[in-house]
This record gives sequence, C-alpha cells and structure tokens, in this order.
Amino acid sequence: MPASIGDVAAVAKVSTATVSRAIRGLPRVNPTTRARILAIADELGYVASPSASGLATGRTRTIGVLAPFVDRWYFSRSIEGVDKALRSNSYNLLLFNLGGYGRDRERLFDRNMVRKQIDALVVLCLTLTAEELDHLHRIEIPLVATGGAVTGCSSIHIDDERAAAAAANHLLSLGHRNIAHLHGGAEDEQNFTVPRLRSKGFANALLAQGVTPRREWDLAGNFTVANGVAAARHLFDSPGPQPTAVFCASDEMALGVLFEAHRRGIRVPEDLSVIGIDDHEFAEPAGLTTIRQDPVEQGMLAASMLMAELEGSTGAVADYVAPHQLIVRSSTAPPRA
Amino acid sequence: MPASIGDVAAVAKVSTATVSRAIRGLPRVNPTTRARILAIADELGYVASPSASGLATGRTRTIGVLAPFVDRWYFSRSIEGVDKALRSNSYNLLLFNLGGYGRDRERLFDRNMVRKQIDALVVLCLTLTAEELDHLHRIEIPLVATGGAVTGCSSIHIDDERAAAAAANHLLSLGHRNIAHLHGGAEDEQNFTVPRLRSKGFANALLAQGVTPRREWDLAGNFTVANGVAAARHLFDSPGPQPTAVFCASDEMALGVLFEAHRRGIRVPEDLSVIGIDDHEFAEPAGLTTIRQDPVEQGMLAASMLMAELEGSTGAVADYVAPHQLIVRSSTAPPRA
DNA sequence: ATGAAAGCGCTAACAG
DNA sequence: CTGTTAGCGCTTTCAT
Repeated sequence: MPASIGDVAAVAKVSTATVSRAIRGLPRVNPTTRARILAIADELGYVASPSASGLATGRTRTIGVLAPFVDRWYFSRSIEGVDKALRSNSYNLLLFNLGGYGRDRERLFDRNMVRKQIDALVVLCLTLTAEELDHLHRIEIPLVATGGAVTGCSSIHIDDERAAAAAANHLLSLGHRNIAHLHGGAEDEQNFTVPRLRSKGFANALLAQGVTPRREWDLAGNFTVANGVAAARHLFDSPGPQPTAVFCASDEMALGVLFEAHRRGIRVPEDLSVIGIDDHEFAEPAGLTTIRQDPVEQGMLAASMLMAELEGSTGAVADYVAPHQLIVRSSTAPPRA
Repeated sequence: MPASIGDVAAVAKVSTATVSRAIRGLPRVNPTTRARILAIADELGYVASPSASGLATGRTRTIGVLAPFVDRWYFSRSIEGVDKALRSNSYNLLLFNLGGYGRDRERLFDRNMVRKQIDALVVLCLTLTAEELDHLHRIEIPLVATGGAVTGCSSIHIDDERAAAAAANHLLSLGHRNIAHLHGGAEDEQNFTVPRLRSKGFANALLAQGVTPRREWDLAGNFTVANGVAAARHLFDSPGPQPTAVFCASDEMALGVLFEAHRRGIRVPEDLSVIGIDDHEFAEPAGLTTIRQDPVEQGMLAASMLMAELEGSTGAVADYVAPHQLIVRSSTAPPRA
C-alpha cells in the first residue's frame, strides 16, 4: 500500500532511476524534473524502503550502540549524546543492551548483531574479548569505544588516572591525610579498565604526598548508589579510627555515602568530606564536590567520528582524551582541627 | 565477503529455498539435510541479511521505542524493560529519542521513522497529536503506549489518580493537614496526561477529608531533581505558615526537596514529611517514602504484547493497569504535635 | 522433501 | 539529463 519508487516514477512519467537520483539529491537531473518528482513523492507520501536501499547499497544508515546497561547515568547520557548527533544527520540508532556484563554476549556477537544491520558501532564502557574484537573487525565496520580504553580500537574517554588524582589532590590540599577509597568491584574491573585507572590515580596521588592508603579504608562498590550505601555502612561500622574524607570512584557511590552519613548524623563536610567523579545529575542538588565529565559530549563526538568515517573521511575515527574538571561544592572542606 | 545464502546452498548442494527453510526451522525439509545445512551455515558464519529478508518478507524484526527523553529514570527503566523482552526473542530495538517534547517530531513522523523500518512501536509517556496518531495508524503497525494513556491506542500505566490519592492518604492518615503539592509544570501537562491525573488524585483525596489544598503551596516542577530543589527553595523562602508535609508527583522532585531541606537544616520527617511517586533507584538509599511502580515490568509487557500481536495473536495488544504500592520509609511521620 | 523462478523496492553502471 | 538493465540476498509459490 505504501507508495513505492515505481509509483512515483509512473506518475511523474520518468524512470525509477531518475526518481532515485532526484530524491537523493544526486546531480545529473534537471531541476524542473526534480521539483516535479519531489512534489509527487511528497503528495504520495513516498519514503524509500530502508530494507530495499539497504540491500542495494549495503548501507543501513543505522549506527549501533552496545552497552552493558542503559539505565545508569553514564550510559543513558552517552546514548543521549550519540542520538543527538545521529538525529541531526538522519541516522538511526539501534540499541544493543547487554543487560549487565557477561550476559548473552556470545549470542549477540555471533548472530543477530552487526550483520548488514548497522554501518558502525559505538561501544560503551566495555572491555571486549580478543575474540569479540576480532569478530567486530572481521565485519569491517567503523568502531569506536567511549568511556574507557579498549585495546584494538579507537576510544574517547577522560584521563581516568589524572581525574582520580585531581580528586585526591583536592582532598590532600584541604589537609586530609586519612582518606578512604570507594572503588569499583571485581566485576567492573574485569570488564572495564576504568576502575583500575582511577584506583591507581588515587593511590599514586596519596603516595606522592607521602600518604599511605590504608588497607581497611579500601572499599569495593560497583558504581551504584546502593553499593555506596553498603560500603559506607561497612566503613562507619568498623571499629578503629575513621577517615576524615572519602574518595568515591563515581558520584553514584558518593551519593550513597552522603545518604548514609546523613542517616547517621555524620555531618558533611564538617565530620567527613566526600568527593566523587562524574558530575551526575544529582551531584549539584546534593552539593557534591566532584570531577566533572560530560558523556553527552563524548557520545556526540563518537557518533560524529563514525559518520564522518562513513562519509568517506578516512581516519576520522581516532582516539580522544575528553576533558575533566574539578567542581567544588559543599561536600568537601578541611578536616576538623 | 560475508557468506550469503547462495554460498551455503552451493556447499550443501541444495537450493537456496531449502537452505532458507532449514535455517528458519520450517517444516518440509529432511532432518538429515537440515542438520547438514545448519552445520555448513555455522561453519561459514552465515547469517541472513536483515535487509534482504526484510525486503522479501516485509518484516524487520525490529521494534521502535519513541521517547521524549532517554536519560530520565522512567524512560531508561522502560527501555530496559522493552529491551529485556525483545532480547530474549531476537528482536531489535530501534530508539527514537525526541530529545525533549515538541522538538523535531514532525520530521520524525513524516519521514525517517516507521516506514518499513520497524514492525511495531512503543510510545513512552507521550501524548500524540491526532495527526501523529493518524500517521501511525495509517502505517498500520501495532502500537502501544506506556506510562500514560494515549487516546486512540492501547496503553499500559498505573492508575495515576489512585496512586496520587494513596500518597495523599498516607500523609492524611499520619495526621497531616497542611500539605504542599509539587506537580508537573505546564510543558509536561501539555504533552502528557499523567501530571493532571496525579494532581487530581491528590486534590480529591484532600477534599474527601475536608482539607482544602492551599493555593500558595501548589508548586510547579518538571519532574526533575533540579526543579524539586527550586520548588523547595521557593516554598521554604515564602513568608507565612509552612506545610508539615509535601507530596511530590515524582521521586526525582521529592529527592530535590530532601536535598534542599537537608541544606537548610529542616529535619525530615520531624519537621517535614516528604512523599514521592515512582520508587526511583535513589528512593531507598535516601529513605524516601513513595508509591512504587515498575517501568521495567511495564516495558516488558508492552514489548511482549507487540511481539505476540506480530506473531499472529490478534488482540494481544490491550490496555493494562499496572500495579502501584505504597512503600513507607523514613521520610514520613506524623506532624509534630 | 526439494528445486526453479519470480519477485520485494531500490541502486548502479552503462548507454544514449 | 534520462532510461535500460542488472542485480543486492532472501522468501515464496508452484512444480516435481
């Protein structure tokens, strides 16, 4: 029922080839003819079938986004960014949600995905196995990772080590020496290099000031609020000396610490300073000091690189270190004398 | 380069028709032959081209999700739900993000979208214009809305009026009579019936107890934390009597109120009770009393209905009232005597 | 149970 | 500037 290119051609009394050229704005078609064709196409409500042109050209004008989660801050913001860039260029966004790490990656890589289905792919915060990368490269589509380095493909991300160091240095410069560390847990570290880098940046910053991180103040979370709360409970319940500050590898965890501290009457920043990384939507309302990064920008950049590459700009996809910035709010202050 | 059905057929020494049947598990193909074909297909890494089969069948095995935002709680959770259901049935998810209300809806509806591109569509929390609905129906694909009623199409959502009433009744039963109301703003109300329904449920519940909502305690937010903070500031800064409780039409706004109250030393629930709707990921960590709803379930249901309809179960797409439930935490208590 | 052949709707040379 | 002619890769009658 929907008008096909043949219908338009018939009404316009031209060949389908001409209609195709006219609609796609290709050269070598009389301006008058083009106008007439466009008018007719519009009237008939004609829109080229993606399947048909996809079959004919090998291009789907669709870019895939592979993410382990879609409902966590970094991911949903990145998707927003990717979409924003695609939207203004009439590209479609096909979402591949793993629903956690590990999950059914295999099925996704082996079959369904990426098989004449998308023209390019952006991988969000995921470390790919050599096999997966190989599979992806074999399919020969442009590829870019965001939110963390991925060996074997270009990526866009902040310098996590320096970002963590910046957070640590902020606390150190305020005079803190007893700093707890809430980082990503085992699962995250396995799937993702970021937690490791942030931990390293934190530890080195302390060491550089002659401060030795304490074993008992090293907590594992998994980047979620719930785990921030759990870690804070564990920390606050521990006997022995308490830290005067806590560095969290993500704002979500930091917010969890804030909630738990509040519940216990531990005043922030008077009794405890808290700093995170991200500048999550809730950071400003909560007065959380943090190291800001902008996943929307990163996602837009990733999509733009991919589209440029697809349009022929070889080399458009490249590594990029996104900026980060310390945002001081009210959750950090000098330790009590 | 990627193996095509012809390659498989050639190696198996059968026709492409047989390969097609074998791969898709259709009847009328010798078990032995099928096994051989499957083995060969696997070895060759053969996967049918979606464009080609899409062109031949008119089915894309892709379902679209239309949302005004992707990075807000309800939406990202709904997407997760839709995806979860699709994933287990090898359907793809094409994301149409409006990037706000109004935006470039026209372009989306007129061209790109929904044109041999998706088999069905789920619309998230969006009121469609008669024209848009007409356009969608004209394309004759199954359609279902989530998170709010949409005239002219089936939808899945909680009974917002009763949910709001439940929240109000909780406060009333605790003894509150001076209750502020933080609801959706103009833009939300225009695009979306939910805010109106929640406001109505709240007001009626109060009226039923002989309590008249006060004009000056009626604040407009837009469902975000930032606006919750802004509204709370406005409320707390106002001269005259202060309410003993505030009902927020969403948890995100309620969390904003919590943050601002905390900043000012207003104790919750001693000085002020706060209740929201949603059971946002941060509600439990923050101790926020709320009316719970589960967008993941709603999204899964929406996707399941659509897939069933596509598989031939006419009438599978239908209206459904999702459950809601009062979750009492530590942000509500009787008003001080 | 299997094959031959005709498309699905569009694009891409190649002519004219 | 425009038309002809092949496909793109898969599905689907209709035969056999």
